[in-house]
Amino acid sequence: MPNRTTLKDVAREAGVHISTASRALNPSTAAIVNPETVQRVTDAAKKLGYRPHPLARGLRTNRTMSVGVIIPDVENPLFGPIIAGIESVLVEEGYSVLIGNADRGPNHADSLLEEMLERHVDGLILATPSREVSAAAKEARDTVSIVLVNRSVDDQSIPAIVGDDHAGIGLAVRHLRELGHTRIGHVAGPSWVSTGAGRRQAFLEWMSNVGLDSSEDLIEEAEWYQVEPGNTAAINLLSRHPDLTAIVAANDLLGLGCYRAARSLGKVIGVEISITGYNDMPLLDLMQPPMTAVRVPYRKMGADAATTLLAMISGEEVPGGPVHLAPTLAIRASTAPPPSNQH
Amino acid sequence: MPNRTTLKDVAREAGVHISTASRALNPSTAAIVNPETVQRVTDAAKKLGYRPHPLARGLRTNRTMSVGVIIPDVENPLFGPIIAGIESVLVEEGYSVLIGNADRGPNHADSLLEEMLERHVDGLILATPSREVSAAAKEARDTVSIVLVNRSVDDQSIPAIVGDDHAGIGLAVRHLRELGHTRIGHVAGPSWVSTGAGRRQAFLEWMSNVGLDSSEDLIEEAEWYQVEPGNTAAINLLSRHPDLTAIVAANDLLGLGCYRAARSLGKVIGVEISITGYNDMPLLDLMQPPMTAVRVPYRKMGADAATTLLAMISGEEVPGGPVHLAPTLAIRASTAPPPSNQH
DNA sequence: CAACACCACGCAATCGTTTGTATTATCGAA
DNA sequence: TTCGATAATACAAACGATTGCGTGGTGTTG
Repeated sequence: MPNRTTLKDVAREAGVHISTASRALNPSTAAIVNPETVQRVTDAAKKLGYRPHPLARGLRTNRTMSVGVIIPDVENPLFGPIIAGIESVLVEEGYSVLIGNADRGPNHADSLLEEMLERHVDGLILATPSREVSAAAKEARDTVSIVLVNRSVDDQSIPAIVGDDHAGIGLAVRHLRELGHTRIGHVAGPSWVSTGAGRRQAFLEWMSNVGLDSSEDLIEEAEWYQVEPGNTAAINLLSRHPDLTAIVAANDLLGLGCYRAARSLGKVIGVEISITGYNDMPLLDLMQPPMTAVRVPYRKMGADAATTLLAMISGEEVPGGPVHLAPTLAIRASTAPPPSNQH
Repeated sequence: MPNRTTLKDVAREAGVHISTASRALNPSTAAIVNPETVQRVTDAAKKLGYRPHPLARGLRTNRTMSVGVIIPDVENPLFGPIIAGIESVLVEEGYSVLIGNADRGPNHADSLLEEMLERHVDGLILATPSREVSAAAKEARDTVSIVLVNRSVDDQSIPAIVGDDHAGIGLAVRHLRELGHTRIGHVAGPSWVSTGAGRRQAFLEWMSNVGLDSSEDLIEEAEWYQVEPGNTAAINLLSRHPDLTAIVAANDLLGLGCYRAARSLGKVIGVEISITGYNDMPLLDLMQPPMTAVRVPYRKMGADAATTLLAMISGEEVPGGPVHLAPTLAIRASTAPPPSNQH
């Protein structure tokens, strides 16, 4: 079994007191003790296969070397890369990742947060979607470091790592504009979700930026980020504006809903109508036709959140508010120049 | 900040010694102490908002109320439901879930395992793919309880929760047989992965079960569970047997590879050739055509793994070896009766 | 040669629990 | 009344590490 050898054993083996052994093994205090003894202790530790007991250490130092990560829905493939990014940097620094899946209602996230605080995590990374920070999180903030990922919060005091939705929508709109589209619509996400509201706003701004008509009328809001709501929203939009040659969807699934709507209206995607997605989730390149989509660097997003969290934990002053990560555009077959002959 | 009130505070508030407070709060020892004092202590604890310090408790009891979960690739959407299932039952019992992502080579899983052992997790759930149990895991086995999920191991001594691949392949083969197919091929996964070998074997058995030619020649092994290897394997298979009317893929991604191969050969999927996937990953129903696939109950798989792990932790005798979960078949448009006119 | 600085190390308290054992009080029975 | 049993609680030692402080020894300096 592991970890049966304690610091006391190492001390005995090296012929020193347990406290000297502790200091010798701890890099920050090793300078106090004679280099020769440090060597002896280190050798003894290696020989006995000593590993410090994290609980005992944590009890004394009030640090558990663990951080909690709360995800709104682990089954959503979007969060895989985020988790991977977080995990990769934290494990490297010796931290463990506690995961919480807040898929049982809005207050579930708070109870998970409470439990993680009880466990004395050294930090928290929250990916829960709501735009306002909960009371529990507020209370937690003066206890542990908190970083948000993939969502910002109206209260700009908490550091957040988010995708740059404004730039992302810009990539899509400019791409379509450069292809020659002039009549572009937007299927928006629900406006109570931060991404829904933000991308909608960005769409309007970019439309006028590229010199096109920027009207609320070109936007139809889907009830939820799913295929079917996207479908109905797109049908509404296209019945209002049958002359649209392109749709910017606020989300990949909404984009797939647009696919369905276009098909049901007899339009050939990537020829008669262009559609862009957002997020570039896995398998999107395997759709028919493969979907052009704004790609958000989710893995990097997780990794950056973890590194800023580590900075906060080690006492550095970290500016609050969102940090925007630049998206890219994965251009595929769902976008093409508009039909040349306009009737 | 939370948890600032310690047991000592509660004891003082209730006017008893700290040890009596401890016993009063602990259900298994509460019988020893006067019911009236139990009440007093409980009230005091509630009033002060007392929460036991998990580290101190764990240090004394050698239980951390945490379990480690090692996943081969968190970014694979397959593992989302498994994690969700695990988390849902463990959190309910007061356990925390430590997640490890073993995406940096084969020995990475072992180092994660080591670290989790150092953290004194009470149990481990492993989803790493290899068919043999590593030395590290073997050594770990007499320290903590271990359950495997989504993979079995040649050494049948460790409990494992897996999908019933034999039944699943049976669903696919019988479905195709009932549609009228007689010339069915198999694109297999790598044989060093347990699922690859198992599904391949199951395919052969079911082929003869339904009275069809069961030959190794009808199988082509893909190098890895990805689209492109599936594509090349399918091309090889179809060039060897141009008369095949159906392919059973060992995996959804391999199935999508078959899609690609069929298209490049000019065959219409769901008409001239039928293709089945395996796993039924998200978005598979949105492919063109939507793919018929064997659906594995991954969330239940995770939940069952967690419950058997809890049983082992609480000292129950759990039989080793795999427990098979029954799959279902999601029938979609990629399968249809074979072309009636055979030339 | 004395005084002092300082380096290396040991001592012991501490983190917050749990738990074996000792102590006190209470009661019934002889 | 006295003794033993029993119940209820207090005492104290762990669990394994960290860390302020005290102390012995060595070297330097006036």
